[in-house]
Amino acid sequence: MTAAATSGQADRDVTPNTVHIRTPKRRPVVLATLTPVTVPPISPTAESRSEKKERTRRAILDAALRLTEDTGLAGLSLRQVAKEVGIVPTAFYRHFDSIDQLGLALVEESFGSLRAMIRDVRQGTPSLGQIVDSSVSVLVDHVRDQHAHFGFIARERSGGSKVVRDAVRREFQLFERELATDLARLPMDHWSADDLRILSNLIVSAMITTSEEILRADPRDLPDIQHRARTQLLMVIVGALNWKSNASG
Amino acid sequence: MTAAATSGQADRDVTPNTVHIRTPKRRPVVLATLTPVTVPPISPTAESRSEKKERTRRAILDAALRLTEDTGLAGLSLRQVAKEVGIVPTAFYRHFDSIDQLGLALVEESFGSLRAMIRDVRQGTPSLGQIVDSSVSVLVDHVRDQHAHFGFIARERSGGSKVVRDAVRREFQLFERELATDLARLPMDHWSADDLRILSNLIVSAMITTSEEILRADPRDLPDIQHRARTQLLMVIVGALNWKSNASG
DNA sequence: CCTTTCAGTGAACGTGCGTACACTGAAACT
DNA sequence: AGTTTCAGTGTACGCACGTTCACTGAAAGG
Repeated sequence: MTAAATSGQADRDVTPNTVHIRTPKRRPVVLATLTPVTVPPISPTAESRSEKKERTRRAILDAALRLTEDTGLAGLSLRQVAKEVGIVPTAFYRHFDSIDQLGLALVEESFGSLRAMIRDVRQGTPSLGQIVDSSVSVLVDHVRDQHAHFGFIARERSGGSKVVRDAVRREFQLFERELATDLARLPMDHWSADDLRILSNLIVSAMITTSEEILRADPRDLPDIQHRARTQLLMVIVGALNWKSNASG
Repeated sequence: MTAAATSGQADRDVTPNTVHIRTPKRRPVVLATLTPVTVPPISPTAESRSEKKERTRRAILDAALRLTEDTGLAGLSLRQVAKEVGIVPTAFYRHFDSIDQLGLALVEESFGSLRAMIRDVRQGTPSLGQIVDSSVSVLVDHVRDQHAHFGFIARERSGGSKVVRDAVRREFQLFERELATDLARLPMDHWSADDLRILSNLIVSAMITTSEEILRADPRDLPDIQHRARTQLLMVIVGALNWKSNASG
């Protein structure tokens, strides 16, 4: 895909062929502003300057997310993004200082998705078996649903830019720590903080690999993957319980 | 038409400043060739044409391995590699059709390192606890030792080029399958092939994450990582044993 | 000895890249 | 109403890239 007919000439960069977000010719219909100043004219049709800027910013983020799917952030160029969004290359700088900064914004956003997933898992935590089941199915659903974000994380985790890579790493460590405190609430008698971290690190590892598999899997293989993830999670938990009681009674 | 030299100097690419591998002025001293033909003149100083080609090939592979450390294969250019090796860009094509082909060669080579590691682990397999200990310490040693290869795998596993990514994936699947047959030899009573695959998949996941951590870790954190890996591996194995006997005794 | 092979050369090409700079025109502010 | 702000424009630059092509000169081989 993404052919876009690169016509020769010189440095043209013409024909955005995607949505142009220039001002619509519609005039803003201000209803009845008794208060004369400082109140932004709220109206259904018009768009304030900052709203429009925000909209362009979003468009850039979305375009980047789409384009990195093929090449990774390393192979993403400012000009590509600009063309996809329908702005001139230099206008990019109105929103981000560099591609790296764009990457950091995407890291933040992507881990937002991940945190939303965790919130779903936390909703009521009955038996241990049910936790495992619901965790895995929530994981599968979210990864499919937010595949752009999860794919981005998977790619940039070991990707080209050091700043972005480090940002992803930091987020995962944070996440691992949160999981450890969650695990502490389960009935595991008197685990040390260290051991909890080790366990949650293992679980996060398995979760990452599972996510990567879900991302590239054919939809009809999903039940298999789900079954596997469920089994693995059980193995780990059961193992943790038994190992602990065996090793240090 | 349209010559239009962009600017004075234009396309220079001069000063390789690294080792030039042009022929040394030394003449090959052929000792006493009674057999007149087809036997390559073996002599300590001279280098046959194919030997020299092989040497350049190696230099290219090494240069690529070094350069991808910063940018990943995606950010690696033919010209960079050529400059690093000390040849002209076009000479690259004498050895590889494209950067992708170079990538595939590196995948093969890197998994060679991994297989060598496995061979080390297999050397005598006493008790289960010892297997875990030696496996982990061998892993840590090999990853530090062959960090270029392991780093390459880690990076390109989710990296830019689809061909390379798929090649890495295939190698890991192969590896996972081998581990499953290895596990079958351990005293785990009557596991199904499916369950063995699930278990080995989990172990490989943990191993990958551990390797990635070793790669970027400060050397003085290695004992911690080793301890963690050891604990995790034990958790998984103990868990697998107990889970199996519990679930489908 | 003469011919063929082929790793490496060197100039040239067209392209896409990041970035600088001066600009425009509508929204926002006073 | 007059001024300032600022998202987006358009041109131009120098640079690195992949790839082409005709070449060179030493090794290989008859």
